Amino acid sequence: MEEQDYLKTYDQRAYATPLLSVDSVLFTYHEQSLKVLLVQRAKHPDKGKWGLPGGFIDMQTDKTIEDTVMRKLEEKTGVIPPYIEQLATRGNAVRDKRGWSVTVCYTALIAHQNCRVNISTVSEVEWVDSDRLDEVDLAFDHREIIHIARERLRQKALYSIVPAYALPEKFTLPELQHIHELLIGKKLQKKSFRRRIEQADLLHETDEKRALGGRPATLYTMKKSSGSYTFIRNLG
Amino acid sequence: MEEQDYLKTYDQRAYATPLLSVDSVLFTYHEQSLKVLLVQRAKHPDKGKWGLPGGFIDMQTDKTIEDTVMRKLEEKTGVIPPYIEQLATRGNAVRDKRGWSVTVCYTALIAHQNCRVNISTVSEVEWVDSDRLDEVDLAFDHREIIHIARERLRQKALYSIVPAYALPEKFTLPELQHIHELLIGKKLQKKSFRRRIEQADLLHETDEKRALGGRPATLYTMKKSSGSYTFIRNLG
DNA sequence: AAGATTAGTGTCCTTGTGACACTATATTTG
DNA sequence: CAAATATAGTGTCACAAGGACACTAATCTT
Repeated sequence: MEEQDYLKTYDQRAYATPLLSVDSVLFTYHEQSLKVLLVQRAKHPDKGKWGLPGGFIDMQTDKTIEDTVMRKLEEKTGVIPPYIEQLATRGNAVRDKRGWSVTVCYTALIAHQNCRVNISTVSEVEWVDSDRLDEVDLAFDHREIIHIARERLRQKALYSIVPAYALPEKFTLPELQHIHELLIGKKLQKKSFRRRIEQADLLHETDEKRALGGRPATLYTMKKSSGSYTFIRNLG
Repeated sequence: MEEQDYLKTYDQRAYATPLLSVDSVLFTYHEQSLKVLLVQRAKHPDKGKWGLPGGFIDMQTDKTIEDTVMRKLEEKTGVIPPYIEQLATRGNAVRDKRGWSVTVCYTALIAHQNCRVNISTVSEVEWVDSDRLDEVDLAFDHREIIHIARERLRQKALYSIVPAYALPEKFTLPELQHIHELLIGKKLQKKSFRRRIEQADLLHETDEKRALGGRPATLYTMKKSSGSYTFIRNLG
């Protein structure tokens, strides 16, 4: 059993391997604006600066990279976001003071109300308005990562309804249109937007309506099977 | 200097980290079909099976992950492909017998004539027809990775001219249309295809023509700045 | 009750693109 | 050498997607 012998004597440490972590850019929609979840770093390097929720793979408990991502996000928000998608992997010799490091980055979306961040008195986790990231001292290359995530989400807003995962289970079309407008960076035509949504046939119209000083808007929910974890499982 | 102390005493080995490698799905167009570069594995695990060109990061010589990708591809083909793009990162506890492993995957395109694979007598590197991969014994999860790469390239064929990087510097529109048809899996309307190309304004018409038993086709080249390494640098 | 405010629709017009017949320029063949 | 064949490339119609924008609808405010 040549192979068996090989497995026995193999020493993983023989290969010098870069530090490997995961990071998530978790977006939500709250108070008319797009927000990103940031965590104040408790340890070196970049202690005190703000960074993305993430961490190292625990090879004992995690069976896939996505397990790590979900575990880390649950630690910060109390729940596993309904939308998680791999964004990109960045790695080089200089992004971390400690030397060569690699991070596998994810984009995630969640309804603001579903997070425990509000309730928790933990001051080291905070939703930051995505237009005010300039004012925040960010660790490592996290500013770039957030920028790439936002750009990718902008593309999604053009031809999908993925941004709906940043809204509560029931939401109105004007709400959905607004988050799309925030992402794309310009006003959209009501009629065109609604035509697209209708054609996609991914939303389910409920009987309920919600009013805010005018004609009440119909509430919609996402139809089942229109996404969530299917994609992430494919990449596991 | 608290931080300095920290850096001094820091031991990277304190974090148990998965085995980390890169893999590339290198496509080309040759003899009317789409081909993928495969390498016969000389070592365990999966010795003797065919796999994607790739390997481990050399933290001494490589400054970014893309350095590793380019180095590994150059070892096999003699040149650095003109198109390289990050595809996805896969990692879990079971894809490699040795235990937890992570691979950062790339899609690359190159003109067949520009490779040294033909000339070299090295039998362990081979272009395999992408429709005949079923007949090949592939290592690890490389069959899945190739499938994901092909699917991504299919998407690109719908709205870009990225597949042109699998052709020689000068190529004809019927050639480009054919590789798009291979990728998409169905015949395209000549007129529609040419309209799209013209509107994109990414090709430069040369004076030369090439005939193969009918009216000669005009040769085109890609306009500068229409891609190549810009993207990969962004992700470095 | 009238105006303001927000939600949603009707309709025209432009643009992108599939379908397909047409023209153009080469090679092959009788 | 002329006609047939093969490949490249264009003209044009029809239909579908989407922008613009004025309209109707249903609530709240004063």
